[in-house]
Amino acid sequence: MPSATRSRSDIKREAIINAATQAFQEFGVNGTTMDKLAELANVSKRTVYNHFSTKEDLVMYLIKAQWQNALLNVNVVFDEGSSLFEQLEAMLLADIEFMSGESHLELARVAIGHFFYEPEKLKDEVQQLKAQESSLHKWLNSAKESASVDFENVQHVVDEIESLVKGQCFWPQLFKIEPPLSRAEKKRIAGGIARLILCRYASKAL
Amino acid sequence: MPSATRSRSDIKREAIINAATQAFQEFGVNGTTMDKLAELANVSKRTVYNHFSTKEDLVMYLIKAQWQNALLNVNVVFDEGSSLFEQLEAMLLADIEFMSGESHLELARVAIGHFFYEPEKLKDEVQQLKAQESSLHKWLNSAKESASVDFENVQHVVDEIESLVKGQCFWPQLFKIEPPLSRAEKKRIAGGIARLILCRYASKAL
DNA sequence: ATGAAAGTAAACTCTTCAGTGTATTTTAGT
DNA sequence: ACTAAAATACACTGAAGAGTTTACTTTCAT
Repeated sequence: MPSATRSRSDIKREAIINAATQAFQEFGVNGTTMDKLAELANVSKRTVYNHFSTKEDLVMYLIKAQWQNALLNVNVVFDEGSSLFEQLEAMLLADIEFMSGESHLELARVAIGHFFYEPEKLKDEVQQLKAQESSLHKWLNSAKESASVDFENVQHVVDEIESLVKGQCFWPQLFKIEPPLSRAEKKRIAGGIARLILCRYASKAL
Repeated sequence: MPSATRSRSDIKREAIINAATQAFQEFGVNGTTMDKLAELANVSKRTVYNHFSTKEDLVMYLIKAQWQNALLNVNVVFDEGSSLFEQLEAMLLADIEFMSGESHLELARVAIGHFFYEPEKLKDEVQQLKAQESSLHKWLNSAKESASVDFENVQHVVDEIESLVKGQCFWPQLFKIEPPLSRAEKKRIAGGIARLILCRYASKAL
């Protein structure tokens, strides 16, 4: 980022975006007035409107921008060499790291808060997150082809795994019902899920 | 319900409650004005305010009332006689039936929509749902005592089970991302979870 | 140094909505 | 029929908040 080329306009814009990101997370979109936002950004209200012509524009911009940021993602491949357990555990840990990361949680909060009563739009946005799942998909299929695991329907296994991850690392944190996870808890959960899944689906006992 | 003893006032009150329940689910609390609500209930706005002195009162009344209704609940006990799998599957099915029931989903939608940016209050409300989990708790502990299953930490097992249930039978339906579950799907999911859990924790193979 | 692009302050419009006041009518028990 | 409780219609208040207007100032590239 060539900070030398950042005009005053760019600086103001960034201040708006930062303030909006924080405020929307903390108070929600409806709980953040444009006046408050301008004040938080140390910018005049008019300037906010010069950059984003409506509040809705600003909200959508933030959501899209954060998706982009979130979707630079891992793509693991099945490796006959190393142990099933280690591979699965590592993938799960990466998934957990992503799902329970503050930036992902914040994004999810804004998106869910904004789309809660517009399930159609929410549905569209959620499709984009499925990228994460497809790498699990591929790995499970490869593992099945090499006869390391066995199951009838990949999608069901993926659903089970994603439920286990989200139920312990996403939903409770999203609603701030549980505190952020420590590194150790994440590892315990990843290991627990890997064992659970492999006990059930691995061809040979662990 | 002795309909003979229902005064006009009671009828109006009920109409308000029904309309509010529906409208809050469909449009959210913020998306439902008191004028709209009065119209939907075929009642004057003033009458709404005669029964509930503020909008907040009405919202809280509905949420509490629905909790009451939801909490008439099963309490299974561990039975050395019948098979572990059958017992667990039956409990899970009951849990799923409850979690994915329309009335529970609707309640959850209103509560989450209302408390989304007030995590403290949400936390309090959510405690009440834990009653459901404690029967699982008890069952697992009894099963452990009789040496049928083994695990280190009950809470972790309960978390895993609840994640599996909610991830497949609650969250997707809550956000209307997935359609309601058929009876057959519920059974498949209950069976799937029971197998997964017992493969991992049962002392003897299934 | 100058002028165009951007920012600023503050008052203003317009709409929405929670909640009230009031005068009138409906209902049901006696 | 009489009365009291409840419902109604509807006009009103007051607050909040999105977006605009205007007159003025700052910044910075040439």
